[in-house]
Amino acid sequence: MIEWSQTQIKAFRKTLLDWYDAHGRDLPWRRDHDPYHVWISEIMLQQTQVQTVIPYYERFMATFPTVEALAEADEAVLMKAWEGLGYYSRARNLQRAAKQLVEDYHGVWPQTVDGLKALSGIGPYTAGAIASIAFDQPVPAVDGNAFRVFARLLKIDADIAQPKTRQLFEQVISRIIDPQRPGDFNQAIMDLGSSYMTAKQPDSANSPVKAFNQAYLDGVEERYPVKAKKPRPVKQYFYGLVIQHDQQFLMQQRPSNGLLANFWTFPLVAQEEALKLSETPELVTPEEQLQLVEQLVQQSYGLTVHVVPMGGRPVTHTFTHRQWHVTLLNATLDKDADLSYFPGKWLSRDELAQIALPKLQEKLFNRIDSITKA
DNA sequence: CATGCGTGGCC
DNA sequence: TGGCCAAGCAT
Repeated sequence: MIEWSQTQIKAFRKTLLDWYDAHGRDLPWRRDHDPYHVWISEIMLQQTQVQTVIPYYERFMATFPTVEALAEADEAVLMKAWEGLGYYSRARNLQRAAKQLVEDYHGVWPQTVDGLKALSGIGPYTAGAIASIAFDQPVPAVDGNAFRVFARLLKIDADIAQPKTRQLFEQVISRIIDPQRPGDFNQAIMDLGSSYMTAKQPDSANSPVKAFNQAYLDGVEERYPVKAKKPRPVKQYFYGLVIQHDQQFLMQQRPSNGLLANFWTFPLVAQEEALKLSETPELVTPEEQLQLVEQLVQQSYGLTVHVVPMGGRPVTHTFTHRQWHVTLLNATLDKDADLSYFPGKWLSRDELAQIALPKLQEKLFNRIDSITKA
């Protein structure tokens, strides 16, 4: 890692901000510095690309124009507005924080990093972003861009996958950030990280700060940032039960915590759970597995079903850490069946269209439609 | 501190 | 295709 002199720091600030003034992106949330606008955009932008966020942001602001509107929103309406963005706890934390702001803060925003971090869903990065952009606090906002940009500029060898590395970057950037224009400085770094100093195929030769990019100047840019690799998603196999009656589907509501919390999907049976019912799981044939699925549904929910494969390849969906393979089964259920022990209910397509559904469920419906049509 | 948590895009 | 990345946070 190298260190800059005070002269170099001042030259870097001017070069960066001159470039930002001339070439910074015109984004919907940059029309003003309203903390509500900054906040919503920053939460949406977590682990999500700008191009994806723009239409969501526009619709969100039209639906929930103020903190008060968000605080009072129907949760189902809120989730529908977030549908497809992923990481749905972001939306739930958003409303939790809106209620905190209205009820505990009487609508007055905390303006410091520590004050902002007390709000649900606001961590060190988002607190720094709001504090600097909305309240002109000279604090860093260290996201993936800042990690990547400064790792290359200064040849910082610390592993950015390690949580403690954040402290190092915050200290380094705190000395470099322009105290006169901290919000613009932080946003300029992000624009730089998403244009010239990208993760893959950077274009540092044409970057406005190439003279400050020590990794590039030394011809070792591809070594930075240093980042430990993550384990690949674990494959998991499920049966998805398609149970229809009177133009309705029997849908299951997922638990209130964990993956796709509270979302509605077809009843899903983990293949592993079904195999546990056999004393010799390694010898179970595909036909016998279907019987085990029927047994498991009977044991778990007191429902008698008969299942038949719908055909086609399993529907696959990859999450950050899991890869699901869902085999659809056409299931028939006694229409007088007692659903008291089943965590779900009958829903029509119209009703399903009104609520937020995860992408996985959308894929499952698409598969059914393609089979039905064929 | 390590792990869990969605989705889309790119090569 | 699989692997990696994209304006992270809660627990």
